[in-house]
Amino acid sequence: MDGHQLVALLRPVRAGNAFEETVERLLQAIKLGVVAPGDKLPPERELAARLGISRVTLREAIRALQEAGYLDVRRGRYGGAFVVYQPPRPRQGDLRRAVKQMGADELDDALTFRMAIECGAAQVLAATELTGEQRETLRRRLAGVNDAAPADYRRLDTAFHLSIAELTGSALLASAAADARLRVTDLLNAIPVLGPNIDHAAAQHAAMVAAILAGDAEAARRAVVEHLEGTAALLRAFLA
Amino acid sequence: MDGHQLVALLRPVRAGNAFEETVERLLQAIKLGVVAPGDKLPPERELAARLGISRVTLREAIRALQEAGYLDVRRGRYGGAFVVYQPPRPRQGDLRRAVKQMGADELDDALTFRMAIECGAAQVLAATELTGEQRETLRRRLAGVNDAAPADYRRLDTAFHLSIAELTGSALLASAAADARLRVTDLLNAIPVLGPNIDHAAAQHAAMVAAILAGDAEAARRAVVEHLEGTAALLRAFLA
DNA sequence: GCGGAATGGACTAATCTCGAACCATTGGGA
DNA sequence: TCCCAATGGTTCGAGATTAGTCCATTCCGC
Repeated sequence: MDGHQLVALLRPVRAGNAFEETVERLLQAIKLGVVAPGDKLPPERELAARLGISRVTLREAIRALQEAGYLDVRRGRYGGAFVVYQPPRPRQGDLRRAVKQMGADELDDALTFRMAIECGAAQVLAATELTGEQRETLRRRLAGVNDAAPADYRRLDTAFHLSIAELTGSALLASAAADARLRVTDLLNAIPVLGPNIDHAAAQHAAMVAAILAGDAEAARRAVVEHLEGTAALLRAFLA
Repeated sequence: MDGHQLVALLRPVRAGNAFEETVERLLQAIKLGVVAPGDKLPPERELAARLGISRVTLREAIRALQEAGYLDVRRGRYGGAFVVYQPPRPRQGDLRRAVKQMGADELDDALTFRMAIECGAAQVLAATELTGEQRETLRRRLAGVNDAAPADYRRLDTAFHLSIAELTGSALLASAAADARLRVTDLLNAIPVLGPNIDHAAAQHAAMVAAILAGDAEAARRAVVEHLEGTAALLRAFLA
């Protein structure tokens, strides 16, 4: 086997120290809207256990996010770490800046990864016998995006996309999809949420759901490709 | 967003301690054949840097693998940690044992994940304009599996599959593909390498390559599904 | 009001992990 | 033959991380 494949396996065992990784993870949960503004994170003890780190380290991370203005921590019963961050409405130039900061290689990597994961997930789901409940969840998530207020749009769009991977029942796939999404969150958050774009997206989302519910993997692939290509082209255009 | 999606994001920040994770990673590289028997690992200093851990921790992991009989460590110039492990020829009952040890849920998760990743990668690659060199690499890897001696079969099969993800140019995707593969390595290694199976696999591999080179994403998907479904069905049958 | 439960806050001792420096062995080339 | 470069082997002090324990605050229900 050639040397290149070493790169994929002998990559870093850990991305940084536990504190930094934890801050990053929590920030992702907040920016992705997995914990919406007003919600609170799970209790420290539970969260530390879930993240596999000590409470001390978790608290350091929470404090950093509190000082950065993402969280409001309250003591006592019914206390907790409440999300106070609202994604700012993107301003002119934000997107160009975000894309340039990321760099062409990293952007390509992220977009390719996302395309592969979402195509794969949609097809696997299309090829699965879905229960009534699963169909219902998918339809509900689709309706959620369509009914979203502008401020909630990205959050519900994320929820819709992640649901597809989640519904396959594979935790690994759900994880990978979340990973793929968060690598482009900052970019997506910098794209203004405009009427025509939303209408396009809504039609494409509907096509994805229809293909999945119909069990048509090929149609699912085409719908995902069309949906993601639009965004990808938009982002790549800012590299120039 | 519902509570389920928290699971994907608030998963453990680190899988265990650095030592354990490192042992695991090296063992994967060995079992996957990314470093073939007789090869040596990169020098400790370089390897530690690549894995993002200290040399001390790396050496502990190497010593553990040496004591377990996977590595032979030699000092001096042209020394290094040489792989001495040869995957044992599977015996009757190994497969059933391996499948049972894994458990149904984990097996499903791994197989679903693998299906999604490999489908996605093959399709993305099919949709890409390939350079002559890339085409050549793909053909060479295919030939590699077909010409493999039985003892080398799994290693070259792995190399072929990983190449597809690697050729997309996305490090994230290559990583995910390696991850998907290693979650089923132990199982694949327990399947006897028999003539008829190899012939089937060879035809399916050829179909995958043909579809990718032809730029036909739909055909690529079908070829991958057919190839992976066979193995998946075989493995699931042992759950009973 | 009071007590208790659920939460965040703080401290400590033990352990893990790191970076850096230095030692030991080997083999090729001057 | 001797030196040097490339490798593994060893040690140490500093800092990160952990598990465990106990304290402080808040608010619901009695």
